[in-house]
Amino acid sequence: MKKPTIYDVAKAAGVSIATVSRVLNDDPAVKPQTRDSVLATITAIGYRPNLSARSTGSGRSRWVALLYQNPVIHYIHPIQQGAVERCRQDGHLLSVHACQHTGDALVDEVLGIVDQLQPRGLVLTLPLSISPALCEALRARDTPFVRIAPQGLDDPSARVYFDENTAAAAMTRQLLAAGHRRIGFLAGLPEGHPQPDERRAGHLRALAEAGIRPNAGLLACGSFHFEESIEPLRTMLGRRQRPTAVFCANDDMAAAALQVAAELGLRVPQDLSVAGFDDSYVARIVTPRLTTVRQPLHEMGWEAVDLILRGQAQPVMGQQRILPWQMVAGQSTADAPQDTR
Amino acid sequence: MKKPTIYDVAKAAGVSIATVSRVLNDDPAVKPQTRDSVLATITAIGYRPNLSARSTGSGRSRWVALLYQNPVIHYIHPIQQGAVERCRQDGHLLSVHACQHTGDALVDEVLGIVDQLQPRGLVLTLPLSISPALCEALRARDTPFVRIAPQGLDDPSARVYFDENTAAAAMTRQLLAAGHRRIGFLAGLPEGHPQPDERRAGHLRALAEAGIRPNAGLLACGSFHFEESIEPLRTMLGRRQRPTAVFCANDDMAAAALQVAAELGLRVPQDLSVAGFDDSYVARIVTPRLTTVRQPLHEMGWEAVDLILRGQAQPVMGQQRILPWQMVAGQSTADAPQDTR
DNA sequence: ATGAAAGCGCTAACAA
DNA sequence: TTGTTAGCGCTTTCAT
Repeated sequence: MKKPTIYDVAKAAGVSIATVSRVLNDDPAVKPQTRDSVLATITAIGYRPNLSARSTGSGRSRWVALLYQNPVIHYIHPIQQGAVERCRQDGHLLSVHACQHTGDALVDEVLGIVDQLQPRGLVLTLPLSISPALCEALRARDTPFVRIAPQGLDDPSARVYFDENTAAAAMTRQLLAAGHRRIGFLAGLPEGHPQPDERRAGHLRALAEAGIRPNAGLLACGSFHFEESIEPLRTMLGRRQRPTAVFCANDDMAAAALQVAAELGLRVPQDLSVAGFDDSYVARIVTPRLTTVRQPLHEMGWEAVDLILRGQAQPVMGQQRILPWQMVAGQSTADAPQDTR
Repeated sequence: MKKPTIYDVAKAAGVSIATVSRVLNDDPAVKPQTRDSVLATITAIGYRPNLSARSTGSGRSRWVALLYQNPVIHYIHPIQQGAVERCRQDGHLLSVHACQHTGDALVDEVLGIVDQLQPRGLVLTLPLSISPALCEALRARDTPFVRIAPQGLDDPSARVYFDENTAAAAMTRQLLAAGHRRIGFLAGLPEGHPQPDERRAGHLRALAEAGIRPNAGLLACGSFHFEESIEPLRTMLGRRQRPTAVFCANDDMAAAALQVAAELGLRVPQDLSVAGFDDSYVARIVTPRLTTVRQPLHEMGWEAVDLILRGQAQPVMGQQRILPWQMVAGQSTADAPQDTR
């Protein structure tokens, strides 16, 4: 038998298709009795409205698009999970897009998604979320979007983030309190990146508070990726005056630090403390478990979609939501070795 | 200005909307000149066809749905990535669904997705892909689907998989060749699970070939999850006659073995060899890197969508694709300690 | 509170 | 090779 349509429901319930449509859309104007009767026949004949038809008919879709690029899997997946869950609450669906291009081609790619899909809104994850050109283009199209991003771009678009600067400073202060004085920092963004690096800034701020001048040999960049962090860490940890602690701007890079430490015969945390950032899955499965900062990724995905579905992600007047972070104690950090104090 | 429609293109190009539609759908019946002219005006006015309208108009959508449940992130993400990429090649979009229910409710949930979205096909990942009830229901609906699953279910639906049994046997043989005789095995599926556990079967087969009887104390289950593996591993590795090697049915559980080994003061691989399975991201970022078996997850996602888009995923006559696997050498395995041989 | 009917943007016979 | 026109399944005025 064919899939039932709204006509089948109407006929079976003895009402017009308009009434069925009203029930489907929770129109308060329908009499409770009618509603119940329609609802009953809907389940009875197993009717389920066709999404595409609803979209074309109403001019607005029930899609939310999640965009990412070159993803660090532990970053993107929890966000996606939170987004899917929030979508479901409102009967929306999530469409995921792995963007490939950069620059103008990226803008074009994203606008293509917008025009074809006509989603209720877009969730932009890093690094897409800090692209001024992209945000500009979406604003010009008047498309709702939420940026999951720490930096401001000083614009009125909706944003979900947490205070990375303060969180990073807290971690560095904790290492300082444990007696560490030579603390290496492995940044995610390369120095001179157009966007400010809040994690790095927080770290440096805490150092400055303690009266410690940054040492160029103790700063490196791993681009947030495990593999790319190996070499910079070999260099940093191989120095004669090596740091007694390394603070990595995400957990994947901290995992790399554990590997390099083992390679160099350094025990963690006795000889070297390693701190991560994000409290991703990685932090829990490496040995020793990482001391890190919990970034609420799942909630961020949830909140981002929430903003969209509540209509609070208008590009010219977007709301901002700031979420809490939290220190997570692992076994990868300890007091600095006595002789280095 | 409003988003241009097919009418705007037709008017600007001086043709009918039917012709524009034909160009959009690569109808070979259009004269090359006309096609070019239409294409030119399409880019000129920045027209992009509305997906929903195309779906309602044609009765078939341009969606592929990826279903998962309680996902092991490193398993699901590469599959999703491969699926997204294959979708894009044919102008399709991927919709992801985190299923929540089980039993009848699950079937209902999935049929809801099918009816609403009307996707070209579904990609079912583990553990959904081994649910007879679900496959049965989809077959009844005549919905194309591809199962990413090792087991046969002895049915005619499309499937993408690799030979887990042989791969697992190869890993065990390799451990045997290194002199190990007491080899622990941490299974993903609990004993007595309705579906056959190919990895476990392969391991036992290799043991039998070597004339070794399975030892109940050396078999445990971690349900493919890191956390759930900790306790069973503590028990297994804490025995007086502990194994000299553990083979875990996925990398996440092998990471747990590394943690438990450290906890018990066992050096890996000197005191204990640890082998994983999947060659997921986890295998590369733990210390030491895992010896494991490469499961081509990305390709599996790609192939699954390929089957759908080529129309080779009909539930009553689905094609099967078997992909190659490969041993991956890490630093987590070594020869058995001399005194145990 | 409900129904009739005109869209929504596109596809697909059927003609020409 | 192209245009005309009737759908697709739903939403949404506008009446009643």
